[in-house]
Amino acid sequence: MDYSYDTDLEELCPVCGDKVSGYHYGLLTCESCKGFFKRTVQNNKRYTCAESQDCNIDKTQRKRCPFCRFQKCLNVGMRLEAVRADRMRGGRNKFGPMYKRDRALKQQKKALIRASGLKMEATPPLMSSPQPDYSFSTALSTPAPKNTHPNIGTSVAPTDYERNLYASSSLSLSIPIPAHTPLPAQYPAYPTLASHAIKSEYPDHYTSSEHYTCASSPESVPGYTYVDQTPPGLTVPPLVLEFVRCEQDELQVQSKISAHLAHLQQEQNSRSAAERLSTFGLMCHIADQTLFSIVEWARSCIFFKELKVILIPSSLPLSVLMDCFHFTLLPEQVCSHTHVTPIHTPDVNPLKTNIYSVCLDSLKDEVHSQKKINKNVKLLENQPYVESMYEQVNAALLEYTLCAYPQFPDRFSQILLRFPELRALSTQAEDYLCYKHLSGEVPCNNLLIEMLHAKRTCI
DNA sequence: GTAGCCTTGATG
DNA sequence: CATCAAGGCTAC
Repeated sequence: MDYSYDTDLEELCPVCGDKVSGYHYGLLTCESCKGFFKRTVQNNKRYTCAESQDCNIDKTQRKRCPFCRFQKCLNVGMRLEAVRADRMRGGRNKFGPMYKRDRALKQQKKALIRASGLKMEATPPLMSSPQPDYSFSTALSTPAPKNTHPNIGTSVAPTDYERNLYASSSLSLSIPIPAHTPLPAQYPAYPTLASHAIKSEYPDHYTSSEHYTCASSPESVPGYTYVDQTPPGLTVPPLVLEFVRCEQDELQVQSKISAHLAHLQQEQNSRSAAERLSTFGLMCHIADQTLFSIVEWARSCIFFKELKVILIPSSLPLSVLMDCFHFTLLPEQVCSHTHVTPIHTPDVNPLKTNIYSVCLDSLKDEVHSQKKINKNVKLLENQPYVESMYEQVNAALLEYTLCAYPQFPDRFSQILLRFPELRALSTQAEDYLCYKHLSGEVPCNNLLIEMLHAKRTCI
């Protein structure tokens, strides 16, 4: 492993790539983008782009196009509401706890990687290497072909705008809904969302709404305990490190969830009463974003990179898992609107369980689905690879749980035991979605439905 | 207008 | 009292 973890972890401004000077307006940015964002919002500046509104923003070119720079600021998750209307100096705002949490997560990630870096020099990782050799190190050294766009089995694709705005927003609905039981017809979605929203610190120049929705209201994060230091003697399997590396930046994900909800709210407000989407329709939009997010994640995941075709139908349980994860981070007001109970698992590190569960389950499903699909479609070339990867992920999880939780020797099996429940949950969600689709309640061009259709025709 | 440095003040 | 993320100042 010749990764330079230090350089990988060194924070760069998500807008221009310059050196980060601290948390500013919602996330880690450089001093110049902080100043630029502040000037723009405070002075209500309006820019125009001389090109096609997709200028590259980097350290050397950031001055060229303020329009695209500001757009990028918003897209990466900088918060308008963190700019103060009264220009009051000093003090703290509502984002303080969010920054603290993000710092803790980053520190934990760093500690994990650093500790394993030291260990790996001394002891080579334990890896199964079946024939042919699809072991992790091989996968790492083989760059994925550029055209590994997932085959989503549908022509539905997000617009560039949507893709840019919500590329990694990961919010969907993990609803323990009894099959074929419709939600209450007039469940109030947005009016109450707005009532829970935090008040902007700045008057709204950029949206028509008076409030901003803060999906990640920092005060209401369920209590986890963070492990700031890696337990002594912990050997982190390289696979786990790779998953940690490809995890999306949590703060940015949260910011995008917030932006996505605000966007939906704005759209909803601008609709006439007749055109207004039902709660379920809104949920479908949010769920679509989760799917796109999963696709993005899969494309960056070492295993899926090697697969020419990614079976998105297998992402349904994945979606449920990701939602479980994200709803543990979301404030209660969002959960209450989606009939989801936040999951409180203070003894479980969400980062690790998320990584493991998602990877394992999706790979397991991949094996399962491919076995079925291979009856009809010739995808045999991937089969040994997928099975090998599945075994490796399993082995890594086992190794990790034994080292990280020696006091809970059955942790591995406990995690595996969760899968049937999750699968059952996703099946219920599928059935419910079908039912809603048949009763004409799913919005047009919904990716979830396209996916379900693809799944049911090929299996 | 930009961006580096300075001042401020709530928070723990 | 230290921290640090707000806004302010100012040379360029």
